[in-house]
Amino acid sequence: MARFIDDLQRTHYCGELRASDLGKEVVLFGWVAHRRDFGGCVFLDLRDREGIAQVVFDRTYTPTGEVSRITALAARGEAFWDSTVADSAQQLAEEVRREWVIGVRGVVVHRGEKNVNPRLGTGEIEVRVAEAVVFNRAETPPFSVEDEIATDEDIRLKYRYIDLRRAPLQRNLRMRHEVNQTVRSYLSDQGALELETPILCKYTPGGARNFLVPSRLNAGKFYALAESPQLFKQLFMMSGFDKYFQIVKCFRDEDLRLDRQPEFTQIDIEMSFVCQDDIFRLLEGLMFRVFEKTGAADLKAHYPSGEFPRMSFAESVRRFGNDKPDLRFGLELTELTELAIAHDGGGLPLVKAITDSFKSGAYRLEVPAEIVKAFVIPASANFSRPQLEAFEKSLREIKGFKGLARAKVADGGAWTQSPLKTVTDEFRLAVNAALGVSDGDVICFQFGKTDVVNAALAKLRLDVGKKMGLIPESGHGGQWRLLWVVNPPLFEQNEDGTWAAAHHAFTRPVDEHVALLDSDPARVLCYRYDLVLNGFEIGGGSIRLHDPDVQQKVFSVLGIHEESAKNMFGFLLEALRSGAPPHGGIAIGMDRLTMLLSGGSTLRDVIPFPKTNQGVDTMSGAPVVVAPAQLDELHVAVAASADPAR
RNA sequence: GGGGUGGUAGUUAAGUCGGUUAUAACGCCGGCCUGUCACGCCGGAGGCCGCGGGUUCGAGUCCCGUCCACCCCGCCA
Repeated sequence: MARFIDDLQRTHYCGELRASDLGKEVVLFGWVAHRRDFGGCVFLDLRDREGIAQVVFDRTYTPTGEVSRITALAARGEAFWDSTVADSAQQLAEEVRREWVIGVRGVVVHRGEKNVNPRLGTGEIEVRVAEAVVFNRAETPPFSVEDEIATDEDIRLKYRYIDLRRAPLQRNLRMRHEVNQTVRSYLSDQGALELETPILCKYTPGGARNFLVPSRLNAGKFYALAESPQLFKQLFMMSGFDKYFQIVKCFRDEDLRLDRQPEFTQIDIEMSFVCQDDIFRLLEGLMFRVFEKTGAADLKAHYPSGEFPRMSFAESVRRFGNDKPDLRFGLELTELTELAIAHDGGGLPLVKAITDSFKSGAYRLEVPAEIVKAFVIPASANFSRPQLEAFEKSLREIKGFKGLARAKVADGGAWTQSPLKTVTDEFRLAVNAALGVSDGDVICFQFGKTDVVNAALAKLRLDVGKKMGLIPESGHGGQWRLLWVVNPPLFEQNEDGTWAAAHHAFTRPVDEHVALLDSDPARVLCYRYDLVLNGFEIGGGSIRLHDPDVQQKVFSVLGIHEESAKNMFGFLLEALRSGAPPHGGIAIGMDRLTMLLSGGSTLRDVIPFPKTNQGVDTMSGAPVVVAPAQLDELHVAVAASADPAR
């Protein structure tokens, strides 16, 4: 039987030792974080998940009266100090290297006032080692296990088990645990049942691309990995479970981003006999609890009523250019389309082309195809011309972006440094008044396709806000702004004029708009809502259709005929006719929420084993080529030849 | 599918106009050191300059292709 672990069990985590433990005999296990060798005396920083403790191997050390007072030793009738054992420990200290895994037995002593390290929780004490063992002589790691490292992400991912030893990632994953635990206990307390849904599902066209899994038992057929439990959670409602939740993996085979992984985790919720407000109340309670338990912030200070503000989708797009406004700062956009129409283009040919289309009836103000909009960079920002041009340059990544017309407001309201030479004085003054600008402000105009104009100005607003220091480049900066964005349009129009569901085909139109389904689908809004935190969408959901007749109307707008509807969603449609309660729900992006709470800016830092931009696990090498025999068994033939060297 | 940035020692980077033996810091190895905590000091090893082709007397450097990583657009609620 081994001396350590079998006989000597861990008494403390390294990081939890304090001055109150002075005089205790302790057994610590951990990784060697640093080694400082002074010849006769070696200091090791021993690290485990709770932190770091300094352990000392001292050639000349012999136990004193302090040690003899340790009652535990007397009780075991065992000597604390054996000089042979201590010699072998000293030997170990000379050999030991970073990231070796060792165990030590020793006594907690005070470091002496001069040697206290205030930066460590354990900085007052150290452990005098009487006995030690090596569990694993680690190879030199490819990068240092330190809080801040400059190492490229692909190397960190390849050695993820080492990367995860770093304190920031340990903290993040611990926070993730805390989020999970809090969600479970809160939702369970609220009467929701944690129920599971299949991962292997039926492929459904539309929405995200599915990962496919060949079926061995059913030659030539495939499962799809669930992109979300959407349909199943609605079925739970039809089965009468009333309130459901699940912390669930979802899979989407789309291109990846900083904030997108092919598999990710949702906090999935669905409830029966509820309206939008019921969902909001539950989620607001959940967020208050999660923020409290993770120590992120006291939301009561921001939202004493317990409610988050609400804003219509239309208002959000008008004021901020998108449906996920960052409310930590102002600098709102100003819609100028109607003003431009009143001024018949204001002498600007590009604007006149747009206003003419409104006058001829080709465009409608309720759902404008093109708009005129402006954003003001305040004079106080005092950006140089190269800086202003840098903003414009970074907008070029927006597809369809044509350019940014700037005008600097001079004394008396004149526009200088501007390409808009032909503007009429009346329009110029009217714009100045609408924007409330004064000397030195820079007006940034966008005219053209609504989506492009909004995307460009939304990005410009964020870029300027960051450059002005109103918000940090990344992270929360201690500010938390939550918001419900509600009632977006139910449909989007495709290039060819046909209609697509903006969210999914089972979202309920707002009651007053049901009549518009036949006549004017563009204006139909729906009971959909997004929860926005500091400019990130952290969750979204909707009240679902439970009336088969309205469902049928929605399908007909979408051009989905009975036959294909049956094909795609047959079981759900049948279930809807089998006794469907009014119901709705929401899904929270668990990874993204944890990322924001932790102050991070990449999803990869809150996911234990993430994949690269190409969806590759550089550690295991997945995905890989498989043997022909395996493919045969699955009744699959591969057309592409993968490069085996990759 | 498209655009951008990058790839040089274990890691992070420098490398001029194409020219001698490719630099530095950290890490690593050896030595010294009893109060350090990013210990310090002395010495040393370490390179397919992503890969393939081309131009050239000569390529880390120029050209073409390709692979990988990151960021973005499309896509993805």
